[in-house]
Amino acid sequence: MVRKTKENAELTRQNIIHAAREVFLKRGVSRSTMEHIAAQAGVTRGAVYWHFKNKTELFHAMREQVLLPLIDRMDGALLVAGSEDPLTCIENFLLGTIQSLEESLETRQIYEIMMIKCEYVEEFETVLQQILVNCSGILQKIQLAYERARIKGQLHEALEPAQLAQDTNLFFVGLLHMWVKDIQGQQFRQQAIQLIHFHMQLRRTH
Amino acid sequence: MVRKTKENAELTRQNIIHAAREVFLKRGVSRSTMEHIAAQAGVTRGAVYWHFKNKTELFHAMREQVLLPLIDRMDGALLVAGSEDPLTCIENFLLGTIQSLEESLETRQIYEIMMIKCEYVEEFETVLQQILVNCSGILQKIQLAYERARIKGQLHEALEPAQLAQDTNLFFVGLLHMWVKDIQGQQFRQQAIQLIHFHMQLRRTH
DNA sequence: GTGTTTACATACGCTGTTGTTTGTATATAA
DNA sequence: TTATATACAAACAACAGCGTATGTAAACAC
Repeated sequence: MVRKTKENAELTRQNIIHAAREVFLKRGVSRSTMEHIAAQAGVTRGAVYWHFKNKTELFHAMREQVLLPLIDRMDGALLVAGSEDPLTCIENFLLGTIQSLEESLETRQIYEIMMIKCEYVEEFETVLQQILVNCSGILQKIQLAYERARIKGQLHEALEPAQLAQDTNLFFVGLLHMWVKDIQGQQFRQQAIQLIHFHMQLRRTH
Repeated sequence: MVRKTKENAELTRQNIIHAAREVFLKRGVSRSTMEHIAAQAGVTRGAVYWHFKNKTELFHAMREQVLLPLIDRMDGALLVAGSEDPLTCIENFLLGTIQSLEESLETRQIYEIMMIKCEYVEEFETVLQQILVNCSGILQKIQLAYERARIKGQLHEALEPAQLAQDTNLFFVGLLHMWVKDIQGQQFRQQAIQLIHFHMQLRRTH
């Protein structure tokens, strides 16, 4: 069984990406070898090198497959569109991110790999830059939402949208990190939704 | 020049630890070889293997040297002792951590290594556990401070100390991560103090 | 149906890295 | 003063992992 049809080839390509995710998660990115990944995918290194130039390219393929759609989701519906209640908009955005982590094993694994199973040096420094850019994009959109909220009088009087956005952004970064790192204990994972609600409630006029 | 006196030996031991920090920072932990570290320290691998069993042990030595004193500082003065204003106590604790990052190159470098230049797999998973334990210790102390603040009437009425502490803790985690990751831009680093003040101001009765 | 390309498996050579072993000059203890 | 332990340097053996080259059978184009 050697030459496969195009669809079959695409299937093994996907298998290799999935295998890479599993292996990266288990052994960390730099300790994962092409042999490990190939074995996990049930192929030989030949197949892996046919589809991907090297481990770095495979890493990027893995990352983009799940993360790019996720970023689109962030940018789209929840923040920009909301003509309704802007604060609820932000809250839904935060909840939605947690929800997508809870729903999708793949997303969870990739977040874990990106956060605690990857060293951001040399070729991977660009990835870190991308993360930062994405992060400041989120920050700006949160700020816009807070500005709309202020106009609508939903905020405590003298609170600056810029500062609020920064505070929420840091809360968000911290939440994601703790959520991912809290693997066995699962204390944070259960509380996450509560914490988001409390964080937003701090900002609301009552 | 072979056999050194005891003091000289201790000196080369320290040199090796410092060298390891530099190399870890530049190449990431797993891509750093004993040869790299030895060269950076101006010795041969023989010396490194004399002082440390392997790279893992060297990593722990590096980490403990700067981080353990820092943890002591956290646990001590700022949170427990404060019989004065508990909220200012928390604020000072947050400010103090940022300050120790700004003051000490070594601390900065180790934080960067721990956050984005290290893969927490196999032998290193225990390190992650330690970080989490330390983190929940901080959380508890923040909560105690908030409880004291509530008794003194410093807080907005119905705010639960437990929730406030979680929110501040996540803010803190996020702040540290962004501070460390924001290497060139330095947007966050300049704002950090402001952001801490704003975060605490959100909680204060006015 | 034949030629060419595809999608891999297999085999090879090379380099990098590790842990250990051996050598050695000197500090230190007796 | 001599013996021994120390603090390394230098050499060695072994393997792991990478990239590439080669083989090959089946898919696809014509």
